[in-house]
Amino acid sequence: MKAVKATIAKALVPATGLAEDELVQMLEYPPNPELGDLALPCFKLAKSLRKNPNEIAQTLAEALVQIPEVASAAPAGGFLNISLARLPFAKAIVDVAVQDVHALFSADRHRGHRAAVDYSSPNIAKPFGVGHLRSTIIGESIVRLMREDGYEVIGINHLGDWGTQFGKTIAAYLKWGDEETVRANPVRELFKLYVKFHEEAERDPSLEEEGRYWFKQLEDGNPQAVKLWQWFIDESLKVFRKTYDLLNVSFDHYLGESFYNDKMDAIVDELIADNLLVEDQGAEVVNLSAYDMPPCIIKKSDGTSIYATRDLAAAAYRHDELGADTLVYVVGGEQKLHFQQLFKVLELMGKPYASRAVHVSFGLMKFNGARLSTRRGHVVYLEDVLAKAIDEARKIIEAKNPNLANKDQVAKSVGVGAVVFNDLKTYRLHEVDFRYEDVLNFDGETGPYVQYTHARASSVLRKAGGDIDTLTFPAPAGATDDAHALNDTEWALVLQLGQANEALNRAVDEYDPSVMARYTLQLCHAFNRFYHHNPILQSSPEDRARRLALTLATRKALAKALYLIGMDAPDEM
RNA sequence: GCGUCCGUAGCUUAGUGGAUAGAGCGCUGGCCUCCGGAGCCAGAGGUCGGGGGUUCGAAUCCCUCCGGACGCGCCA
Repeated sequence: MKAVKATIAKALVPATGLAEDELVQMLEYPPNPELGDLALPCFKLAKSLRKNPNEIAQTLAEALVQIPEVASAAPAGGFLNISLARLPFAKAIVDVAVQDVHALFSADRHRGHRAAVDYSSPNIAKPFGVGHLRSTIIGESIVRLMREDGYEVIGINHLGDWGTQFGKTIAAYLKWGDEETVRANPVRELFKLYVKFHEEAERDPSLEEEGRYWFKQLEDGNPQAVKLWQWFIDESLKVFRKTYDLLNVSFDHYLGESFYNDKMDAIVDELIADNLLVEDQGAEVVNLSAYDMPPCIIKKSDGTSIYATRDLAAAAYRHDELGADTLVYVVGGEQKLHFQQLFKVLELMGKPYASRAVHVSFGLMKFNGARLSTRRGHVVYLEDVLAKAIDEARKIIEAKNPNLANKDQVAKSVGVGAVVFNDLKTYRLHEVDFRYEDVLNFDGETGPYVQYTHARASSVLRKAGGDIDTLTFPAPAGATDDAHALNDTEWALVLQLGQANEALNRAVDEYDPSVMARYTLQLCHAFNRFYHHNPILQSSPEDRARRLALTLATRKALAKALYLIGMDAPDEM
C-alpha cells in the first residue's frame, strides 16, 4: 500500500505543486468502498490553485488515469476518488505475504537501534493479579512489535524485590508466620501476612515503625533479614514463572530493584558533582520547582534509598552496560509523575538517552467495576482467571470438535488467547473492566474468533493438498480487464492485507498493541466474508489457484499478527 | 485547590481535521444435502457529556462548565 500511495503521490506532484510526502499524508481511505480504494480531499488545494475543489479533482483525475497502477479516478464533491488496478496490486501483496510475511508488515524502520523495555515487574511476595496482566501482555506485545520493526530489544523484568514493603513482610512473618504454611503456598501466604500487617497497623501505628526497622536491617545486611528476603524471592519467582510460561512471556533479564543497590552511590556522587542535590527537610532531593514538579527524592531522611534513585541507576545501567539507546517503561498511569521527574533529572544530568526515554502508561484494571486494592487484599489471582478461561475453552472444544487431537494444548492457547485479546483490544489508556461474562464469551470480536479464522484458513489449505508453500498469485497473461479478475470480497481482503505495514507502523509509533489487535479483527472480517461468498476448493482452476493464494496469504498474515500480540495460532481448534 | 488522562448506541468500544459516525456484546429475524455456524447476512438502537469559538468542513483543534479516574516529597 505504501508503494502505491507513493506512486500516486508522485504523479500528483506536478499538478498540485505539493511535495510527495505531503501528498502521501493526505491520501485517505474512503468511508464507503463503492467510492474507491483511495481518496484525496482537494479542499486545501483550492486556495493555492485558485480553482474550486471539484475542478481540481477533475484535473488530477485526468493525470492519474495515465499511470498503470490506477484503474479509474473520478471527482466527487471535492474529493478525488481513486480505484486501483486490482490484478497487479493483488499479485504484489499476496506474493509478498506468502514468500516473506515479515516484509508485508515491516520496513525495518529502526534497524541499528537497541531498546530496553521494562515490563511486567511484579512485586515479590505479592500476588500476580489481573492488574499486572496489563503491563505483562502490553509489554510482551510491544517487545515483539518493536523487534518486528527492526529494533534490537532487551526485555527486562524489573522485579519489585526491594523497599520498605519487605520490612513489613519480614516483620509480619516473624510475628505471625509459619515456614510450612508459606512453603506450601508461598505467594498467597506471604500476601496474607502483608494484608494482616496493614490491618493491625491501623490499630497499632507502632507496627509501621517496626516495618521500617526491618527494612533498615535489610539494607544494613542483617543476616536473618537477608536470608528471609532471599527465600521470599525464590519462592515467588517459582510461582511467577508458571504464569509467564502460560502467557508465552519471556525476558532477556530478570533484574530486580535490589540489583542496583551497589550502583546508587555513583548516581548520588554524580548528582552532587552536577550540583543538583540539595537537602530539604532532612532528605536529599533534586529540586524541580523550575519545571512545575515536586522535588525528586534521592535519599530519605532516615538515610535509606528510594525507588527514584534505583530507577536512575537502572537507566544508566541499561544505557551504559546493556547498550540501549531507547528506554521504554511499560508501567501504569498512576506513576506518570514519577517518570516525568525521572526523565527530567536524567536530562539535567546531561544524559543523552533522556530524550529517548518513554513511559508507556496504561489505564487501571478494574474487576466488575471495582478498584483492586492490593493492600486491602482485594485481588484477583491471574492463575485463577487463566484456569477458568482454559476450562471454558476446553468445554467448547468438547462440544464442537470432540475428535480434536491435542485438546489440552489447544484449550490452553484459546483460553489464554481470550484473556490476552480481551485486554489488548482496548485502547491502551482506557481503564479495563475485567468481567468474566465478557472474557469467557468467545463470540464476536474476541481472541477465539481470530484464532478460529486462522484455523479455518489452515483447514482449507490442508484439504487443498499439494505443495502449499510454493503457491503464488496467478497472473493470467494479458489480463487487462482486471475489474473482473478479483471480485469485491476478494479485493476487500487484498486491501486489508495491504494495510499490514500501516498497522505495524502505527502500533510501534504509538506503543499501542491495540492497533495491531484491531487490525487482526479487520483482516478476519474480510477473510470470513470472502470465505462465505466464494467457493475455494470447488471452483474453476483459475479461481481456485487465486483463492488458495489469498487464503495462504491471509493465514500467514494472521499468524504473524497473532504472534505480534502474544497469542498462539492453532491450525485446528 | 492544582496537574494529567478519559467521556461516542442499554453495555464494551473504533474513528483524533474530511463524505451518510463504524464495529462487537445483548435484542429481533434469516443462512449448514456445500471448503469448520467460535461463522455469514439483515434489522432496531446515536442531541459523539453540555455550551461557546476556530475552519470551506469539528466526535476530532481552542475556551468554559459538568461527570469520572489517577497523581500532587520521604510507597513503587
